[in-house]
Amino acid sequence: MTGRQLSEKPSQLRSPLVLKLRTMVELTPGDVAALDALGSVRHHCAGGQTLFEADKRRTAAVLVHDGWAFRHRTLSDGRRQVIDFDLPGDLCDPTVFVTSRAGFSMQALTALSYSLVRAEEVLDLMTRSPRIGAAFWWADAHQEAITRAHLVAVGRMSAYERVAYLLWELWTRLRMIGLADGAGFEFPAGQDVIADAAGLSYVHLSRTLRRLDREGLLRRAGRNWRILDAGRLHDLVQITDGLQLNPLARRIQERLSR
Amino acid sequence: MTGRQLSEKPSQLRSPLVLKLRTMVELTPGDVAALDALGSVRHHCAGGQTLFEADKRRTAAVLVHDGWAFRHRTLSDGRRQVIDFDLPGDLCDPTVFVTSRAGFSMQALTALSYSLVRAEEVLDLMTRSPRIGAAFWWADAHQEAITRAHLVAVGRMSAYERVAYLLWELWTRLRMIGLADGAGFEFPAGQDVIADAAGLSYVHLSRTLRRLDREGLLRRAGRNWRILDAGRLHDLVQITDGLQLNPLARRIQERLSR
DNA sequence: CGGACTGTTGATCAAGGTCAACCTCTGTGG
DNA sequence: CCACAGAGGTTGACCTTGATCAACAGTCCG
Repeated sequence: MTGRQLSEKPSQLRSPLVLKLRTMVELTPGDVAALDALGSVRHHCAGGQTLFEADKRRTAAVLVHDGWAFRHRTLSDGRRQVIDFDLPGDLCDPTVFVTSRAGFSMQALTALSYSLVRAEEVLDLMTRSPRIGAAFWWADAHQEAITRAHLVAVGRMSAYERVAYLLWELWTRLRMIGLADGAGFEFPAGQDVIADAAGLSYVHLSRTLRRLDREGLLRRAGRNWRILDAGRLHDLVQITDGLQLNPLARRIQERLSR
Repeated sequence: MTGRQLSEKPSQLRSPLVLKLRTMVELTPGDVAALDALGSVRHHCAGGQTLFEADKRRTAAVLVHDGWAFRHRTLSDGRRQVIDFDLPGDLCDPTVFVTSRAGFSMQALTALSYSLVRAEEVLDLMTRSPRIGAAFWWADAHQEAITRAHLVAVGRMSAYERVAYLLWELWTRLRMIGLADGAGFEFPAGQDVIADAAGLSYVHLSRTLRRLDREGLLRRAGRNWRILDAGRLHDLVQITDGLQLNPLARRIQERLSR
């Protein structure tokens, strides 16, 4: 599971989007070329930069190539909920193709390399290849599953479980794109951002992290996080299924190829 | 905004799904016929019935024609988070078309009339008409926006604001499908279910509702809820944008019709 | 009239928030 | 090389929100 796709063709540089979509649907060379074209114009920005803001009109989605970003919603009095973190290969947010305004803001966490993808480009692709259409829909569904699990964690789990859940989620997603191994991962967010993702104050987040450390589940050193006891962490987290990538059934793939 | 589509063709019975998708994309008679066919076989079940369970394999989504349902995730010790309520016209959950297991359970709240829609049917439709594909994607995006807003409410709002948000959301959605007017709506859920949606205990939910009543925002009598002060309620809620239906831009619709 | 179900209220308790001090780093300029 | 500043993280003391436990009230049945 860990970075299998990366080692598949080590000599050939593939965009993280292709790597990701390929985990669920067989892509033809033509599909791959079309997807590569989506990311041909690369933009860069510094960490902390805002990529777009909630309620503003938008016509393009952001395709992340390299670096971290996060999406959040901030209330008028400053309370902020981080909706999720965006990793290389994530298309944020595809819903721009079907709605005209963002429901949230997006901000770079680290220096970022990204492309802007216009709605027309993706809808043209969909028209030409329903297989690519399904792949995008699938990516969107995966995103939705993550948000749903996040809602359950924030709504019904204790601070301890919730933080464990959040880190488990990131670890799993990073392993899927080959950016983490079984030992741990790099996570370049400050505790204020993590707290806003968990729906906690940063003070209580700090205490919770110390407790996870004290009890031997995970350890943080700077931006490096290591998983000390994956088994107990998994038990704590409970909902891990929504994070799995399920390839499209062959039956359906064949139908889409006709 | 209130039930405009319903009064448009009062003599002709249209499925709630068609009414809903039509608000965002111009549907041809052929599209409408194809969508009607999706709901041709009707099933019925009693309130309280479980329609499907989390982690179980599924190949069909549930299209609600009449009645209420809700989707939830229950942890091993019984803590339950209601993810959202399903109303007539909702396709729950379309992600079954792209993932093989449900990430949550679905349960009827009232007696329910519904159809089962297999993945193949919708993917065939998508292949034949990218316009219908976009419409489904859009419906999914709308669902996602609701879940995101729910996450913000549960993560960062007080109990008072959160309950106000939840009721505002339902009121808005019901008005969109012509099942509520400016005065209020029918909501057939007990306080235990509402509490699990808000991420509160039912005791605290009861207190919160009494306070909303005492302060003149809304009043409940049995299953009938009336909005007493929509303005103040709206101020309290803050995030209302994610709930709006944005029709697909004409530009994009034209491209999809070719 | 009794029982089940749903909602309300009061009393008490715990999880987590808030405020404030302090502690490391790390980078910077004298 | 040291002094200092600033950012990010940690800890303690105290307070608030909402959970828990328990009793009771209304309603809808039989």
